[in-house]
Amino acid sequence: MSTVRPPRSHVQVTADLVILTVRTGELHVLLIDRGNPPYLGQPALPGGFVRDGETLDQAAYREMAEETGLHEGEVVLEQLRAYSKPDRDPRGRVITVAYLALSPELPLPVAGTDAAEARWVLVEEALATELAFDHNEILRDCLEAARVRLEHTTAAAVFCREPFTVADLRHVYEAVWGQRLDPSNFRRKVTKTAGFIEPTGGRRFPDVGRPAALYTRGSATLLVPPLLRTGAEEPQH
Amino acid sequence: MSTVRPPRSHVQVTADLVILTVRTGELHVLLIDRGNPPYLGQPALPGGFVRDGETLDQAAYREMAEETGLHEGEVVLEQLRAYSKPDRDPRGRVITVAYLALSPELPLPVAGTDAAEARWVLVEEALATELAFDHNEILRDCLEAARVRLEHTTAAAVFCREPFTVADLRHVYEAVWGQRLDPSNFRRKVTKTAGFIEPTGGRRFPDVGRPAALYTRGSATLLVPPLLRTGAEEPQH
DNA sequence: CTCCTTTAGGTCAGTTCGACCATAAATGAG
DNA sequence: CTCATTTATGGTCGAACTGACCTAAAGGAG
Repeated sequence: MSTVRPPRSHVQVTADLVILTVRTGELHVLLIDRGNPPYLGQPALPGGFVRDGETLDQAAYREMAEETGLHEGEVVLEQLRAYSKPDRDPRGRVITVAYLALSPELPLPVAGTDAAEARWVLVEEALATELAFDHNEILRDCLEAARVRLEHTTAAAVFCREPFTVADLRHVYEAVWGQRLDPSNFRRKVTKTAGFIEPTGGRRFPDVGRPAALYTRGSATLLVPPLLRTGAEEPQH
Repeated sequence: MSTVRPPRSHVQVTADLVILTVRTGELHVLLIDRGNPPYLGQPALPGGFVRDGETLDQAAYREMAEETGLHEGEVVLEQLRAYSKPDRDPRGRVITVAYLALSPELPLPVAGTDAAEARWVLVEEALATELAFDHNEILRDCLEAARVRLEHTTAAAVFCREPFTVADLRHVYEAVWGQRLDPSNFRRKVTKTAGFIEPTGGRRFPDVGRPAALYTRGSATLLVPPLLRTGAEEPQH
């Protein structure tokens, strides 16, 4: 009865970036203020359109460099999933692929071409803000993915600028999970997991308290058995 | 200074399906023989183009119904990741999103519109075959994802038609992981994990050996602590 | 020197797991 | 009927890991 329409639909594809870091013990995400319509001036995740001849990974790294001044090698991006609701972008049919990055505390990013400004925002605050497109949903999903990643991999160490102390590493877990961890049990876990952290022999002398031994990231990437959140301890208010 | 070319590139997006099942104790994947160029007649994963107004999930379920006769509700599809190499499809710029499904042994799928034939193929055999596009890579990734899923979720139970025995469930793990498991320890794990399997009270009388109690799937979806592959035991040759 | 803070390390009970053994419940052969 | 075979079910034992908790070490401030 009806004419058979070509089933193919031309869409545009973007890569959006969720770049997380820990600053002053709290989890931050890198946001930009949109420099173009739609959502002009509204906060959003950095990202942009995939170009011809580019893979999604390449597009993600290019956008990261353009909009934040961070380069491949400084930060590792990992693909998470695609978001495809037909009306998620008022410009038309745009499917986005979200990328997650865990980054050490880096120099403040610089404003780029597509972005009026890039800045670190408290994750808690970003989630309470109305972000452009479906970026609130993307941020929520990436945050949960990051929490799971910390359970099963040694990824938390990339949040730390080397050399770091066991307490530095613990603060990362506490910031991402939003809960306090027992310092003693945490130490036992990370020091007895082969390849998680390697001692440098040096020490750091804080303003107060006993000096702490310094470590660098080890070669291990998987954490078996995992380091699980128990939900037992409450976040410090 | 220079004209700013629109950085946007129009691409086509497909959803490709990796539908796994266990038949006669061995892991199979659903393949089609391509009914259209390119790769005409060559085996491939089922899948197709996303249409206007459709999410990726909707496209995946629609393609599954069209090409295999399996419907939403019978099988649960889950998005895995996107594949975006610029030259992965000779027709032009096509990005695909892979979907993974674990299915109980279902009636042989019927031939559909886009596919000359859909059939179950041994995973081992499929991986040794040259599949269309980058489907070998997609299948490998999905297979590893399925193995991880069995470790951390109760997903293995959806491979079993209800009611099933503990041995049925164990055979699923053995097929997907390619290794033998200790029947006694496996039973202890699955029966003591609340909500994994629920006894029906019935029993199944095999040709030989003691009858086995029958179970249905429980309500739990996560497996904590996980059921880990140890790599200890070899697959039966 | 004494207090305070933070790191470092130890104890102890409870849980889980792998390896292994023992028993139960069915069938079929002699 | 008896026994061997097969598979299901259940128990034991020690190793490993964890959470809760405790103690000591190493620095600075007063």
